[in-house]
Amino acid sequence: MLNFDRLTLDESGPIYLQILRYVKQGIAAGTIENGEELPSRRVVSALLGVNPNTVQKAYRLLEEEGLIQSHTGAKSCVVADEAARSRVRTQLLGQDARAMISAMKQMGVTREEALALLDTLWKEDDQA
Amino acid sequence: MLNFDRLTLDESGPIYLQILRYVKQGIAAGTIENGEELPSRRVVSALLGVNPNTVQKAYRLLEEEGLIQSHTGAKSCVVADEAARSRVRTQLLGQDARAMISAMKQMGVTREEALALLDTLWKEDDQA
DNA sequence: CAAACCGTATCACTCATATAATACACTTAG
DNA sequence: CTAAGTGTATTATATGAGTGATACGGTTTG
Repeated sequence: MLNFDRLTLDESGPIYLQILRYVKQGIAAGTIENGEELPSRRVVSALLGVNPNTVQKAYRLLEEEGLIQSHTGAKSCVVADEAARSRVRTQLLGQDARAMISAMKQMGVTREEALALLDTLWKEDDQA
Repeated sequence: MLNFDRLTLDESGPIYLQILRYVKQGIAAGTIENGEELPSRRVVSALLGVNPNTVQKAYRLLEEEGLIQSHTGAKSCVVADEAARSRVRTQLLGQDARAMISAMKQMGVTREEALALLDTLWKEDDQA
């Protein structure tokens, strides 16, 4: 069953989007098996200390993207085949990277500086 | 006088934060001179098609960070010395980069893959 | 079967964001 | 000097995000 222990909420944006992103990252990373069950809305809401409606909103969006399936009364489960997995991975990777590239270019950062900065911060993060 | 022509609003977050970031990026890039005047709240609001109060909120936050100065009746102006410029630059660069690194690591991306991806997307962006 | 759990839905409330319409005092330009 | 422009402030309204409480029907499990 999918695990939410590694999800820590912050103030970067709506909670339901953070939950949505967490599940997507799990799918993209391959740590979530196809057909794997998700913990119920109530369980997740209690674990994260948020309202069940907020979790429901994230789950509903996941279902609208075709990444999970829900049946009234039974637990929801993931339905992410290899194509969906690849699609989500590309979507998430490009999303952040393009935002960062846009910001860097606007600040006059060169490609070489950007690569060096990413390399430095990546290694710093490894040690932390 | 500071120019807002290159600021295009999107749905990524609050408008006042997008204005705040635009000015900060200008300061970090060095395209904004020390002592340079800012267009009035009313002018910017008309240009962007938003409410004057929204622009005022961004300007107020900039003043609280010590990046601009305002005097009743006269235009506000930038007061960003080299130290402030460096501080803002580091703040903005680290902000986006660390978010991307965190997301990538959670998806099982290696440092080499990350550097290659950034290099590829950067060049793609150059052509677009 | 029956209790517990689950997905789903609704209503009311708070808070932040953004808009709209003014108003007042000060500075600057004609 | 006068008028236009500016910073600042207030009040009201609308919307989305999030919470809280509750309810109903279907599924799972003991």
